[in-house]
Amino acid sequence: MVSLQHRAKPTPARAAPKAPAPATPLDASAWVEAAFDLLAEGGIDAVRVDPLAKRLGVTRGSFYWHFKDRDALHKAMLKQWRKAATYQVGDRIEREAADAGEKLRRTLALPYSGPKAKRAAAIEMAIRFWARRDEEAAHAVQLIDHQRLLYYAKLFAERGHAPDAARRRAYLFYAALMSEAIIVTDEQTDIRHELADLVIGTRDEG
Amino acid sequence: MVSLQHRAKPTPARAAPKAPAPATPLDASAWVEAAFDLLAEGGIDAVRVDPLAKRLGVTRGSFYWHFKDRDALHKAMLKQWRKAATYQVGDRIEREAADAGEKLRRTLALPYSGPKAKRAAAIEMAIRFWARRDEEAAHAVQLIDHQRLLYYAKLFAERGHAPDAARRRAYLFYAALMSEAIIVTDEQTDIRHELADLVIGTRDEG
DNA sequence: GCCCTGCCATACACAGGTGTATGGTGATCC
DNA sequence: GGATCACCATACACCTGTGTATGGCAGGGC
Repeated sequence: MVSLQHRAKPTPARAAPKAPAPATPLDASAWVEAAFDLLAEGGIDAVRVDPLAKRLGVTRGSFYWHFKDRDALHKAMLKQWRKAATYQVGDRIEREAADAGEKLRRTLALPYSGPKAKRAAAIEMAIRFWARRDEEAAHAVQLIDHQRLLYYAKLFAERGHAPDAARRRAYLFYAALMSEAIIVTDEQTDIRHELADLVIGTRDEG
Repeated sequence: MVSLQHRAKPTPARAAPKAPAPATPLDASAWVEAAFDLLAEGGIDAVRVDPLAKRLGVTRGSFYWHFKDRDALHKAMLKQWRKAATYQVGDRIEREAADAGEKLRRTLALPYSGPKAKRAAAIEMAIRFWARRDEEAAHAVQLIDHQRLLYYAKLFAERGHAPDAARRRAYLFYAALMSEAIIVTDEQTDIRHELADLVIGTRDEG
């Protein structure tokens, strides 16, 4: 068994992460997806070519085919994140809920549980920490935050708040949403679901 | 000039960071302090012995005198953080403000400006991201959060809120406080100082 | 004046990561 | 059925970091 085949076995080597079975060839988006896993686990500095290649079951040769260098991957990740984050804002919920109050309430109820949400939260944190030293990352974060705050403010405005009050409410709402990725409560001191009324408000006070 | 002195020049090599002139010998706390700088800049993985030594103007030989290994430094950092964070909660403000409302208001007004606050915020974020994969870091964060939430809840209780409502308010207050380290507003869309009334509340709403 | 101890430098072996150069596959087109 | 191309493996030179072993300087006790 000198094993000089093109690759030992076509798929099972890459079956570890979650790739169903895309024949054999990898595209750039597969690298980006795996890169987000590493980002969530160890921050932007953990997004390294070598571990990435090992996780995908290939060698660095593949990476440097799809990307010029590590920085190119980082840029691709930012682009992908902006796209996904933009998409996420009021798309699914926008269809599933009718009035603004319900939309806000369901947005606040979304996260925290499930490994998928934890991954997303970790990515958010990692990118925001990354943004402290990277210009482009900072720019992306700023755009996303602005966009989300605008959207939430719109919802609060629909609920009858004056523009200024709506913007304040939106910020507080966003802060409460984000805090779930940061503040650690001891599991059964779970206040989150009781928080909706306080943040969203049952009556106006703008 | 074969230069076989003990160290080329006693102090100026270490004058870069901010050490005034502590003669020559370094103690463990000096390493920990510098480690927090690296932590704030690049996360826990950036806290490496070599860059740390270079920043302090010494070699790794010094480090391995004061610490067994890298992990020992990490533990020392956690210990120091817990100590400082514990100290910080309602010490300065506890003396400078009289009633609970004023204490909360001044707490919310504290951060964000100044490089010292930015450093502290970065450290908070870095430790919380670190806590996602490190047991001890997670434990430290949990303790600190619990302690802070208790303190804030006490203040809200002093303002006449019922225990449950006080805990909810405390969480929201803490979330608003933390959010300043995460959410990026475009500098002149600064809502923070207008946020106090909304978070702290000018009237009760149980 | 010696010895011991606190503090640090130096050198070494090793691991892991980057980027480049180059070669080797399978599939495809024609 | 030979040429071409997309995709990946392999090998190389280089750099940065870890931990260990050891040596060396300084200063204080005595």
